[in-house]
Amino acid sequence: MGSDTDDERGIPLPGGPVRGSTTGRAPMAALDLLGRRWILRLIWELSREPAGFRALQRRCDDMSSSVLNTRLRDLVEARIAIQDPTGRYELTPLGAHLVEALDPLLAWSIAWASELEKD
Amino acid sequence: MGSDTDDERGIPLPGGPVRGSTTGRAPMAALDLLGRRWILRLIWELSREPAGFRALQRRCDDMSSSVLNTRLRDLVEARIAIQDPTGRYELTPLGAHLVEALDPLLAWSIAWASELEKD
DNA sequence: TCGGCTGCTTCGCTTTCAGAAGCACTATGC
DNA sequence: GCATAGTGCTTCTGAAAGCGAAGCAGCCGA
Repeated sequence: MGSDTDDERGIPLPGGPVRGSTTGRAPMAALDLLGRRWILRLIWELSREPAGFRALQRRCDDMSSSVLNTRLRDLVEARIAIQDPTGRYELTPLGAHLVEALDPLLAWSIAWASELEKD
Repeated sequence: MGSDTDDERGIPLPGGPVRGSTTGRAPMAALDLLGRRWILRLIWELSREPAGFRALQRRCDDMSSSVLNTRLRDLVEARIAIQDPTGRYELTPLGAHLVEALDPLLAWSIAWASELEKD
């Protein structure tokens, strides 16, 4: 998957600068990370309210616990989420920033839905 | 893939139970669609320049042709992309709108990359 | 006619996901 | 004490998704 000479199958860090600066590479890495199953949904749910493992699983349509576990590791490794002392997961400032960047996308989805319903 | 009817196994259309409240379901459907592998990357590449099947495959890190095929069907079914008479794929106005909504996300990725490089 | 391009499909193999079950721990009630 | 129920998280096996080499038919310039 993507470019990884990193340790063990972690997040797609923008490693080797290709074709200039990180400006070209970072979007690829972000698109790869955010394209993983449940990741966007998970971020969205965390932005609505921090939650623990099982509560989060319930809110995500009862997604698989094994995948939830790896996705939470992904988010923590990517510094988008973090665990507070009680074990609850919440967004970092970086994660909150991402959610703001995600807002236009969710706004678009409304227009998209009404466009598709024209049949 | 049986592309006979709408939501057999195709796009996560917000064909919800309640017609009026697409406001809640649309983001979920969008997050599901956009969370599929290569979809975000594919949209991004198409926004940079329309392309045919093989050119698109090359630009997407030589992704699998079988997956490319199904993803292109997804995009066309979701009215995000369309094929011109010569066979090249390009974004619809709806797709172009999506790319605009994607812009803050790509901007965020730059900040994300520099944050991760602080190690 | 000949390559070399194109869009696209098929088919085995590998990776990822799904979902039930279970483990260790903690807080509560009896 | 002991059970019960909640938590975070792991482990397992079968199913689904992805991968990628190969191949097919059509087009186009040489």
